[in-house]
Amino acid sequence: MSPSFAPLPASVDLPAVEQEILERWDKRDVFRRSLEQTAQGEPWIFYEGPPTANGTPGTHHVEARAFKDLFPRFKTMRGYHVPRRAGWDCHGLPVELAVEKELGFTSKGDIERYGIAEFNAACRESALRNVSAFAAMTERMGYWVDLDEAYMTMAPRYVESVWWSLKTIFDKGLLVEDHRVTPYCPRDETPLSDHEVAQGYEDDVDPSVYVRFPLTDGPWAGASMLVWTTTPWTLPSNTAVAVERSVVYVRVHHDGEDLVLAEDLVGTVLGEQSTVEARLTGADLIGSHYTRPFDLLAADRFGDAFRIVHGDHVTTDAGTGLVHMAPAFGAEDHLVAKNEGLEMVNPIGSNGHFLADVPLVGGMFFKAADPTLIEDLIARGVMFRAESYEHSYPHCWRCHTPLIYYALPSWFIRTTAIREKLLAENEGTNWYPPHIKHGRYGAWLENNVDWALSRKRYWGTPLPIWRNDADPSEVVVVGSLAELGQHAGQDLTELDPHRPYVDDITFPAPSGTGTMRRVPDVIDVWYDSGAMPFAQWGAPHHHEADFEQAYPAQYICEAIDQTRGWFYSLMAVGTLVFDRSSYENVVCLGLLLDEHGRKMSKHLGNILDPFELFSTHGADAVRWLMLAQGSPWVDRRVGHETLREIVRKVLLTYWNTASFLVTYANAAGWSPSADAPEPTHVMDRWALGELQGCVSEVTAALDDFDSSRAGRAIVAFIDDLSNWYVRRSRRRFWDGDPAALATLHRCVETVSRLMAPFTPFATDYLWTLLQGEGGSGLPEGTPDSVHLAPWPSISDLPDDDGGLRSAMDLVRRVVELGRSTRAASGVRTRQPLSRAVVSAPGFASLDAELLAEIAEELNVARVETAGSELVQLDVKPNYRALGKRFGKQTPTVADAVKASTDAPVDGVLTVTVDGAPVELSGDEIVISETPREGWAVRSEGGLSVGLDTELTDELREAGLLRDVLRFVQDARKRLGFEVSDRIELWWTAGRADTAAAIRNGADTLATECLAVSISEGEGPAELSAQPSEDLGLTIRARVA
RNA sequence: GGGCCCAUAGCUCAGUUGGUUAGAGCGCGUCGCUGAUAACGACGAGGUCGAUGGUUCAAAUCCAUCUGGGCCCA
Repeated sequence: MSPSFAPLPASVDLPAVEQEILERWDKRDVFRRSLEQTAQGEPWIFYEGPPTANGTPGTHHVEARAFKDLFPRFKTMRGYHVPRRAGWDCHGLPVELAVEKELGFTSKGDIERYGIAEFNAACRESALRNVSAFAAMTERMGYWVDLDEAYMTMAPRYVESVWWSLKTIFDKGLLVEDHRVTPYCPRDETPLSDHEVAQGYEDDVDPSVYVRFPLTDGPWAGASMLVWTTTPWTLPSNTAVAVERSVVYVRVHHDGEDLVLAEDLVGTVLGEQSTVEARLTGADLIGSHYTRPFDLLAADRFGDAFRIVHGDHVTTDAGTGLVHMAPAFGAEDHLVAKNEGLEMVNPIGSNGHFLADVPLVGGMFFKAADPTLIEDLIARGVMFRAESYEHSYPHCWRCHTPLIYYALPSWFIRTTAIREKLLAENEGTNWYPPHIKHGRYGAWLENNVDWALSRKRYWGTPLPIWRNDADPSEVVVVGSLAELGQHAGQDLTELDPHRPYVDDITFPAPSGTGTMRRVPDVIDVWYDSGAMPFAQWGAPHHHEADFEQAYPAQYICEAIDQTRGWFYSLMAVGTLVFDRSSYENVVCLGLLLDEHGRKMSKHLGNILDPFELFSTHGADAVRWLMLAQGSPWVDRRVGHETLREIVRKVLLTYWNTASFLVTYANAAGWSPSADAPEPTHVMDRWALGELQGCVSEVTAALDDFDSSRAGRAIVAFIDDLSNWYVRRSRRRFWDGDPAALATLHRCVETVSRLMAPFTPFATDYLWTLLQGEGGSGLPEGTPDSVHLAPWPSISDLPDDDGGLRSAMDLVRRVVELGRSTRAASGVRTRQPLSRAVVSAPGFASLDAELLAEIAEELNVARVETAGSELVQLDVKPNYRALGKRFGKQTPTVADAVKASTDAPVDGVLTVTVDGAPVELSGDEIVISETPREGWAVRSEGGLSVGLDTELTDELREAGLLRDVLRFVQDARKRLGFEVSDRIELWWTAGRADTAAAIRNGADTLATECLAVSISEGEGPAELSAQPSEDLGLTIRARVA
């Protein structure tokens, strides 16, 4: 008969096991079957946020992917249907830049010369190349997601869906053309994305100037506003001065002139010696006119300008509270200008130089004009003060040229029009951690600005807008290639909807005159990913029903840097197109740091290669770190040391417990059966109670998306199981006790299912092995993978055995204290003692079985309740209870309790407080014991354990026998015997007491070390002699 | 400059609604235990719970300010 279980050595190569499991999943098609099996289940929809395929995967990608895998696996085991489709973000500047680097390009000119078709082909190739690296990482880490049907944002169907959605938005009147102030590199002549700007800040020394703006009318005509700016080059474009309505402004007399500025800033700007002559609020000043600092540009270009307006962005944190406005060069200025109907006057060309016809600074690079302008202001007496200061200013991250904020025509989605709707959708969204909802994300939504969609680039979804070259106001937005074909009068359904091919499609204007040509922009790559709920299906042109069924998602998960990225674009696109957000629950992860707490970056060279981590420690260990180590919401450190600890502490403890079970189950010929008897042994009942607690804790935690709480519960259980249940139950396993084997089997089997979503490899290996795979075989109807098994349910387990878990806690605390007592008394545990006495609340109610556990663990013959010979009663105050009753008097009462020398009578203690007797009872006092002298006693937290350390001859001999036994067991191990081998044993002893102990305890010795014979004498000479100097003993042994 | 988050032992992290001796693991030292374990147990060294102020009978916990770190944004 084959053993029930395949052999399971304690030592294991986890990465090798993972390879085996990967092959098995592939061969058995487990992922697909897990979806089929749940096909009738309630859908639980997950959306994969597409990683940008612009480089090789890093360890931080493993983090998000571990979470993307965990909850779908969990929900699948609970019977939900969780379709999972991979996706790849293929477009965008990151891809373009990677290709430019490969090709050695430095500017858009290089690309145009190379050819857009060729360049985009290279981008496509680059994206595909990196996709395969991501796919390999995805598979290796055990992230189950359908890679074969992955959506790609560059696929024609995907692009067509995006077009359709943009047309929908256009039809709602929310897609409009406008000017936008963007960060712009004047050397490369391109606008930059926010992401690029963020990595290009450099420290600069810039001017800091206070300029007089004399008021010509209004309440304070004649006085000069003090206006502060750090960009003198924008002063020729000055259009207005912004104030904040509610801020108090003052007119002060200073050095013979009248100046105007915010009251809060008088001290900072002018010092103490100035007299305030009048006060007004910003609202009173709005509408006043002033003389502008330069008239290098014709005044009529500005229209109704040079007046005071309101600006939300004005603060009194810095400057003067009077803000110079140059709408062509500042996003906020631009916004205010739009509301105020101010013109945008821009004297700077696209190359960053002042236009040649501008007096004084014509032809100068914008920043280089600062000194000239400052000099002129000083010469004309307009300058109040000129200083310089150091601050960080954005530079082009490629050529280090200072950026200019520059207004360019661009297409916008008017998200501000649906701001309230977005806020409402956010209210209905569950964020993990919750603070993101109204913090980082919500606060940002509140300040939503229109979505600048255009990119003056090449590799992206082309903006599907065709415009009449004869009449720019006539535009057609196209929702599909078929639609475009209809306009153009040809079949374009097979056209590649990318540049330059779509650029070539023109058609006569519907109005009759002119030709419709595509607006050359491509769109922001974030829009692509935000459109994935429908675009992954090609909906509505294809799979409309599939899309409907899978919208919105119940679950998405990314790292926190996606707050304004995908989390926003997904919610915004959904709300724009379908009037509702695309997701209900969103898990937002912290970032990964290296072992020293620094952010991982290629620049620092502290990137960890995920494949290397997988082959060194195993994907299970890396996943466990991501999912359960520390708080996923908070930044965390990743390093080899942590991973080694996880392997040892979590995975190997789990593995070895299973290995132990298999060893003894096979030795006993035991196999699991459905009709196992009800557990009766106290250890079994306890273990199953703990298991039940673990199942309910892990389930609740995962329902709440709290993987680390679930992980802690699992680790605690595994530790209890291995280091208490197994440790205390070893003898029953040696004896092949079916109840113990059944209990342990159940615990390991169940915890395997709980862990399966975390560590899918080791759990699958062990779970199927414990079902009989490789041994007696899987029973009919048993899934051939843990991932096809149902989630454990509490109702499958026996009821928590009333109070047993807390009773066992007490037992373990008593044992702990007993060991401590042993250590303090210097009597080692192997030496049996006659009795231990215990004093502890609740100890009296422990039943005999539990007392036996204590006795055995402490190696004493009896455990007794301590009387007054061991301890004296002590009364301590319980502050929590006293505080409720006595409030401010609490310390006084507490002192009275501590000072009390009386013992409580029937649990009631009477103390005198302020001359009056006060009765304390119940939980107001804590009765504890302190040990008396003369015993080996230790006390802690109200518990005391004492040991009777008197040694009789009998006890001494028993101790000696244990030493002999220990020595024989050691020898068995040295000689390489199997744990179940029966042996023949010969011995000679030079010490009389050792000899006596062996002679008197031969039966015990034989049973304990599985000896079929114990003979006094040298034994066969060919066997190696095993001597012990301490015991004066030499033995020989062989397998019987 | 703004918003948000974080700060507990050398390291990684727990710490429920505020309750008086702040815990665990790793690492280190000593001792012990071992018939699964790369284990396990006891003891020890190691903490002004980032700082200051406040609320309270009572603060690691609540509030304010500050410092340091991080992310996002200007």
